[in-house]
Amino acid sequence: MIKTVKGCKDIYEKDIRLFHYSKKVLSETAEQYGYTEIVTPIIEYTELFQRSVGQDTDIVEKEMYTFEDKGGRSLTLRPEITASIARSYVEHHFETIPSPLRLYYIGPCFRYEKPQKGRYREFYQFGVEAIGDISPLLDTEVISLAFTIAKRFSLEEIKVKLNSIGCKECRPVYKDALKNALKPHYDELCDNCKKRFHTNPLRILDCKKESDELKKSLPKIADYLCKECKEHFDTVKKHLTLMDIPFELDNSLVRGLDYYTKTVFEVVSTNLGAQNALLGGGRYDYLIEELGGRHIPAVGFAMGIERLITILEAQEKTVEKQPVLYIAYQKNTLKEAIDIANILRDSGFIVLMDTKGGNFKNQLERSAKQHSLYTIIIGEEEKEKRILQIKNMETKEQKEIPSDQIITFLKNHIRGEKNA
RNA sequence: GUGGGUGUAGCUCAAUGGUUAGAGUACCGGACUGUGGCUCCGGUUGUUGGGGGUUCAAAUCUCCUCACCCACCCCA
Repeated sequence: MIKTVKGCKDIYEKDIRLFHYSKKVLSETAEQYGYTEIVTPIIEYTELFQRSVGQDTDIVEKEMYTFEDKGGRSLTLRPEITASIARSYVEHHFETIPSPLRLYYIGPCFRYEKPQKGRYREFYQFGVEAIGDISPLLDTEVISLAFTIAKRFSLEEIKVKLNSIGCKECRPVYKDALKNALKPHYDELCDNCKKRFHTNPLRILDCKKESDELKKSLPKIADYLCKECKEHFDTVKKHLTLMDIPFELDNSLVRGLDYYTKTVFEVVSTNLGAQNALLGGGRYDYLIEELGGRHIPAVGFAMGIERLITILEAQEKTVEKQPVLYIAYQKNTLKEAIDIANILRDSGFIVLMDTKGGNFKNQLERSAKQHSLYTIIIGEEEKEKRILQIKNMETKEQKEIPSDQIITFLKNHIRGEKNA
């Protein structure tokens, strides 16, 4: 038997209803904040991710689906989408559009990792990017958008974690201070962190293997932020408080992608197991420049749809099926039944035609198994009298309705429309 | 890449090393040619994940392998 590729899954039934519902809430919320959708290709030149996400990151080093096409180009299935947005911004000269440019996206991403709870090889990301403005108000707008989303899904047991990791001016100073503090303890570090010591010492801060004691003794980035970064961060915190958005400072929050600067944040949930980050993001003021554009600051976040759905399921959220009408008929009334079905479909109803025939008992039974709201019965008697039997499957009440009043009746009873 | 757990019918699960691997459920048909999820009767479904080994005999013991789940790592 041919199965789904490892780490990939089919989405159907309950899951696809939650998936559609999630997409709807996400895109509506983003649009209410003035963000418009952008769709970019799933495949990009490998170089894009090497230069944006960073050559030394785990994502680029070992998690990308990279292949050569028939023309010899090195292509990669996107492991995230921010890089594509930045590429698109530079390519189409979006700097000529009034700033900030507010965009949102939703689509599949791919990472070659060992699957586990909340972690798939193909997964959907929703995200927003606000580009072209250094104001801390844009940071808080993006965080507020994330927070609003969490509220609209009634997410419980979540919290916002916040930190600032400085800029090109102050981060190198902090890095040196960190390295100096770590040097005497180099031999105690785990193998991974020994490597990080040279490539990206900040990541040692969120390594779970190192002792809390050691971590506590290390210098804190907050004490090394330059004047600009410190003011920026203070304003972000002040505005979050004004906006009644609860947050928790976490000076070990450093993120795994190289392009982040200043503000970084995560929303985490206890329902997600070890993969507890529902969404993560931050400011990336040099990414556009790195990809050949002007110096354009930006901020955004990305969210895992499957993780969102995992939380919704843990909270026993379900999305009801749309009401279904079922049509039962007899041999001689097939044409009338098909006509009625099509008329109802043109009015926007979901209509199932019985396909197996037989007596009404069998057809009613099948109708019930489809969880239909009404069964519409058209037999020879009804055909002659130009009426339809409409049976409410919950109350078992049955009514005779003149054929030409069926739409009015259903609109009243299903959609609650008056005088329709 | 490193650990741990689990693999028996579409699904949920039984079966002391010993007949032809069962049950519930689902599905199909009938009782039942104008009124539903009930009931009754009947029926279909298995390389016991795969391969080797031990044994008179393996779903059961053993080894290898694969898949899934969980964790490390990383991240959404």
